[in-house]
Amino acid sequence: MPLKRIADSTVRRLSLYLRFLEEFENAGLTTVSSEELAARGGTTSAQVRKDLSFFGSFGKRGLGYQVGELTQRMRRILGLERDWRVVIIGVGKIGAALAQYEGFRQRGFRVVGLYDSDSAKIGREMYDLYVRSVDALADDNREQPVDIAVIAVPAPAAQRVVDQVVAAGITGIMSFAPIQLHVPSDVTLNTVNMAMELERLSYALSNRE
Amino acid sequence: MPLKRIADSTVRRLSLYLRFLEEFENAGLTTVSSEELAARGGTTSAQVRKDLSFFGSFGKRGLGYQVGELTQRMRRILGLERDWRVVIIGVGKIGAALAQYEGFRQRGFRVVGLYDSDSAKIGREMYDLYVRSVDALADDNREQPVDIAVIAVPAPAAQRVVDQVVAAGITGIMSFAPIQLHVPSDVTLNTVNMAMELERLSYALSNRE
DNA sequence: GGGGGCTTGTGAATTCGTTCACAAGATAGG
DNA sequence: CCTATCTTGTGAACGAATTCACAAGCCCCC
Repeated sequence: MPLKRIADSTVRRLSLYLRFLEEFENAGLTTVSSEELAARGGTTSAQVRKDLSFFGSFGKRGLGYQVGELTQRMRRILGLERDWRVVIIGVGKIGAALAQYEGFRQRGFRVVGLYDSDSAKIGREMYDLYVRSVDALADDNREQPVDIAVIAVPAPAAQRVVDQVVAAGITGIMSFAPIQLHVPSDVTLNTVNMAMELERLSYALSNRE
Repeated sequence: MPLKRIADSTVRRLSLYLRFLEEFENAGLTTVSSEELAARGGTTSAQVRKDLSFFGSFGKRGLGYQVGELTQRMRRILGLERDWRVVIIGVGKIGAALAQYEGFRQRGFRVVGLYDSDSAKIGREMYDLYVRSVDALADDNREQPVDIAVIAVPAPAAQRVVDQVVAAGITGIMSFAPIQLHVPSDVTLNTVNMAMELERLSYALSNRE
């Protein structure tokens, strides 16, 4: 649908707009203006309109946007109309927290597998799933392909695990390892680097007048 | 130190560079070029040099940078030469995972308090700390000021908790709640929005050819 | 000690993202 | 049906961030 490449910042804002729209929908509102969306998201109405304009024109001049319709459109644009099959690799503290994370399920991210390399954990049942060996990933994926692998292993193991994930044929990766990972260009990688976020905060706190 | 406002993207990269520098240091290397740093970080050498140039000139032409010295400088720039006193608010799954997160301690972020509003949790000992009521925050902060509050409560409670944190006089906030929070301009807020990150991945997966 | 080979630091050029500003379309009311 | 009012959608202007390109400096070796 989008004619040119969409900026990362735009996609992030779309995600915000969607959240607000859902709130508006729950509140029973039927119509919303770019100005109202902007106020909630801490941005400007022009920004909202420009963001939406990359994907089409969804509003009515003089009136605004239909909440229900726009919500639907946002969901489709963000790829949230389908379910995504997710496996979590590394069931330490972060992995365990993610496995139980409600936000996953709510947005259609189905956790269908847990993997670890620690033999003490392999075979154990956690959250209705059996933890399996990372070595089984390729075979498992052949039988029942998964869309996304969540990497929640310690930094030193992360690149190796990612290589296994890629070799298994999984092409979507969400990493929580605090390092820079390298993947082939046909694999989509999104990293949440907590260490980086902490340091960003530390920088900001150190440099305010 | 920095003459003009530094872009967010630059600070993020500095954080990456620091990680590489530490690796190089551990590997016993004494010298590194912008080209080598760039290769690791998936960027360009010009970008590396430009990033560093905002803060001074740390290299030697023809030679590169002294690993030890540059590491030191990066630490100072990012505000990592001191310790930060951190409290975690909300000891559910995410809060608990964070409380044990090694990356915190490693970078000088000392978890000195745990808070929750659930009376079943208040008073319990977790990870060498007693969970306290959020209502005690203001008094506690007066006695022993903290630098950073980590928000790990459910979305509907987050803004209320943030208001309490602000009222208590804490001016650094790291939030993991998947909503847009509003704080006064003298408070520094950094949000890690997992829902947004998931949707970003979902978007990327849906829109590749 | 002079030349060759590297690598930095930085203005200039370019690309990318945001903001401005306004015509176009929609509604409502007289 | 015409006017007043509102809000969208979008080129154009602006500003920010990245990339280019090269002079300046440093080291090594002959």
